[in-house]
Amino acid sequence: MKKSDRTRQDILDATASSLATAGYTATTVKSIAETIGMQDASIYYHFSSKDELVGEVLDIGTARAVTAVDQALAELPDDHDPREALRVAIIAHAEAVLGGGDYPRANVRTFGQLPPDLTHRHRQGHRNYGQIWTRLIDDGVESGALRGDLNRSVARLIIIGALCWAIEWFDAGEEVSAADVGEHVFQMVVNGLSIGEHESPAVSV
Amino acid sequence: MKKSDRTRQDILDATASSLATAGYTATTVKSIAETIGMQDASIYYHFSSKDELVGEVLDIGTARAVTAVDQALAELPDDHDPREALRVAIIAHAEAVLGGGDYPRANVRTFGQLPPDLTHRHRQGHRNYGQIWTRLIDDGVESGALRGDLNRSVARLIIIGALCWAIEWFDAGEEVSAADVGEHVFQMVVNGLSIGEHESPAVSV
DNA sequence: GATTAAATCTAGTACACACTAGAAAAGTCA
DNA sequence: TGACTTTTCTAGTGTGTACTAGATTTAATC
Repeated sequence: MKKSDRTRQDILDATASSLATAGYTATTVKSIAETIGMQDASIYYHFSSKDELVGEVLDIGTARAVTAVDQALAELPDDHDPREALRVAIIAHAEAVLGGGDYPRANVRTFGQLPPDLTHRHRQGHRNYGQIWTRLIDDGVESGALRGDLNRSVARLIIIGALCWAIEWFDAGEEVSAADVGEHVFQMVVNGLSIGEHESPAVSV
Repeated sequence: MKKSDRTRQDILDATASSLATAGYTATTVKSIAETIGMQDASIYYHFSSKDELVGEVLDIGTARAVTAVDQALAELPDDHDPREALRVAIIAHAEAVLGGGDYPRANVRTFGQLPPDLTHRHRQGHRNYGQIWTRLIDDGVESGALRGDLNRSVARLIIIGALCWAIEWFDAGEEVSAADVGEHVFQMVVNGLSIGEHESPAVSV
């Protein structure tokens, strides 16, 4: 029973890595098997189909991203500024998707490439994740810290979109870190690029 | 010779439409042929390979997006505010990619799904497109209208990313228009969500 | 209307893919 | 060691894909 669990984990890891870098189509059962030194048919002893395997990887990715953001928010003091909550969440998301492991990256990377069944399966997970952000924005607007003249749903999708798209250009080897990207997104969407009364421009890359 | 040109155009249109909605993998030569009532083999009289066909569609998409933004900028008065230039460019991009035809949408939709050859082929086109935005941001910073404490390259990629990701959630049938999305992106990344001295919140969706 | 050229079709090839069946090997424990 | 279970392998199937070769039809030209 131990052997099986370890192999299963190896398969999941190899799949997550391949999905994160090569995408859904280029991630073949054969290539996964080769990565861990097995025959492709052996995969089917542990998973009944490619899509069941991929689905499990994506579930893990969603769960890790949610956990990362939740945990970052939980560490805030009780009387925190709503803007600070948004900042912490944005940076946590950036670190999870850009700097974190393969699982959250696989999730974002394969978005829009999945077959209908898998797309539908994960729509609920994404909705739950979206609600975290909806709440953050609502809190900000209702406390008077954020503007209320913009469509909150659109604002939320723009923030998440800016972060998700970053995996297309982010290069972990460069001098800009995942947290830097998050800080930039926060500075832009909350404080704005326009010259104004910005207290402390925290980033200097 | 006329017949060939028309058929060729039909093939390109059908390919752009399929790429924009179904992505690269689901866009098969057979499905393209069926859309225009031909046999799949007949496609090869007009194009030597699937990827040459797809490449041409993506070239057209890039060209149209560039033209849309260039044209919008050209219509600005000579003494325009750099922020206004950014606003006009963002909205033009949003309308081209979200509300425009299938070609620019195909370009964004298939980003990250393409085989290496095609990815490399279009990297140059994207670089050229990026330079438009680099110049807009540089103008803003150097004229003192925009903050200079952020990494300009990262800022540019965040703006483009927010816009590109919008095709994943934007629904033309809803009440939020493509221009509305552009206006939201502008309001957020330039003026910021934070409560401040915002002259005229232009959007009310 | 005959001749040539352009355009499309029919019928196939080769290959990669997900997946299956049953044999073989590896591991477990008396 | 021997009986049993778990895990992996060998050897395939069927399907969908891009693409090719050559016949056939459609259109243009004299």
